[in-house]
Amino acid sequence: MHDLTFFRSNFERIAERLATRSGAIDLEGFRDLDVKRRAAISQSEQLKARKNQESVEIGKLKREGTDTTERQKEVRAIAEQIAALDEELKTVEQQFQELLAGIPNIPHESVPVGHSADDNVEVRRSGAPPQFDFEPKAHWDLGPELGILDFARAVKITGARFALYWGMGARLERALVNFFLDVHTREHGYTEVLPPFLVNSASLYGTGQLPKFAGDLFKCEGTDFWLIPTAEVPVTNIYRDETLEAEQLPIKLCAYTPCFRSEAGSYGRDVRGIIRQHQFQKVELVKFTRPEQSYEELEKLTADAEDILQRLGLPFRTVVLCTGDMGASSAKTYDIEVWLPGQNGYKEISSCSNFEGFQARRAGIRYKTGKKAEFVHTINGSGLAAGRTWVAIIENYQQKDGSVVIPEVLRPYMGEEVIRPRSL
RNA sequence: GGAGAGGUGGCUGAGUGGUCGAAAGCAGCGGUUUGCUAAACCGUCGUAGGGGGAAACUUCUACCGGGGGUUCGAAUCCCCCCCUCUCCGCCA
Repeated sequence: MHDLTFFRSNFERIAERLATRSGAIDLEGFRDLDVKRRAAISQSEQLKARKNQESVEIGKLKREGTDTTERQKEVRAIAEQIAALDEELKTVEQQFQELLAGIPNIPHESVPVGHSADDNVEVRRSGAPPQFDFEPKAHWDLGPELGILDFARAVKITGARFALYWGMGARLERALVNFFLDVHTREHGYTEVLPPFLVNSASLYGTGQLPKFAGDLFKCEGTDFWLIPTAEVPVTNIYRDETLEAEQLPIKLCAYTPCFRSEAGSYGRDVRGIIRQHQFQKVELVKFTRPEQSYEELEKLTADAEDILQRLGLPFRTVVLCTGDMGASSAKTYDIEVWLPGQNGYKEISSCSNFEGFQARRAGIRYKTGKKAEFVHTINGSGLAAGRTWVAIIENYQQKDGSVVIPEVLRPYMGEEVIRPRSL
């Protein structure tokens, strides 16, 4: 959500910058609606002022004992006029809000201009893809062979795009989550929180999933409870409608949660394995910062996520998304992509974004400097997605005999050095 | 889930149909005086939106948990919902 006043007064410049994003942005429509809306407000408010004035008069006259029947009739007529006007205004206002909410964030000046993922720019690379002296398998084969991943029964229990982890597979997921949380809380300075996994629609509106992306979410029937698509939602909303002290910032939080995504539009991609599931687990990093420190904190947050992959010895690269590939709320995004032998390519495992004040304005998260309250900048990214890290370990550390070697740093969490095949 | 009580400005807390955007106190901010880690006194002090103005500012509208309704007029009356507290039930 943009600041209306700023948006109006910098219309041309913003329009130019937004044109570098994908999708048509109806800026002219915005301008027309803005004019229409203001005219409607003005008209309605003038009538309201008259009505209020009349009502006060009637009160006075009544106390003096004068008959006010006629004047009451007049005011009632005004009230009816107002009701009709407000009905129109409501429609205009709604259109206006939808349009305003639909306008994406302004890309930071350091973001490369481009149309699609092909125009993203690689900024670093770590490690090299492993060389196998055998044909490496994908996790959807390895998992069942190792007896740690069961697709058939997950389908029976729930349906497609859910997974059942067994034995060392389940433990590996848990080990990863604990490892992530330990590193971030003990070494990177994040405070762990454990938020609700169900949120109300106000929270989803605050972080921008609603109203536009309701179709990507699961909702509990007959309630206003939604399953979270990412911990970003409950964690960012911790401070919704609050004013923080400047000295508190930056606030650095991390949270483990399962995530639930309907993702109706994504069918056809990543259909095999557990790359794209309706439920997955991850540890999320969230920061609330002052505006002047947000880009530095974005770099640090991205490095904190990369650090996990380095410790696990997984090859990855980091790309900065171009203007055409960024999410609507983001001003700058780094994607961290891990190497997956099963796909013979890099696959996104974390997306680290600076939203600047875009989310904070929607969610009403401010901070105080002296007397004035300003909006904070919000930053978040996965640190990391447990499911995809699981896949990366199974695929990158697979051996010729079908076993998987556990990376050193995970052994204390696993109590084993190797996962060996067993039947389910 | 059942019974009861309650939700008012940053906080505490008055206010049961008109002069209430809302008393009072505290905190905050500006100042005076005194002066040593403070007190007293005076003033000021909500948010959002529309109009006017270069700006300081000014004017109007809305907001007393949320949404409807009654009325010329609602913080105050009616209905629905949400939340908090106490007791009971049920459970992890």
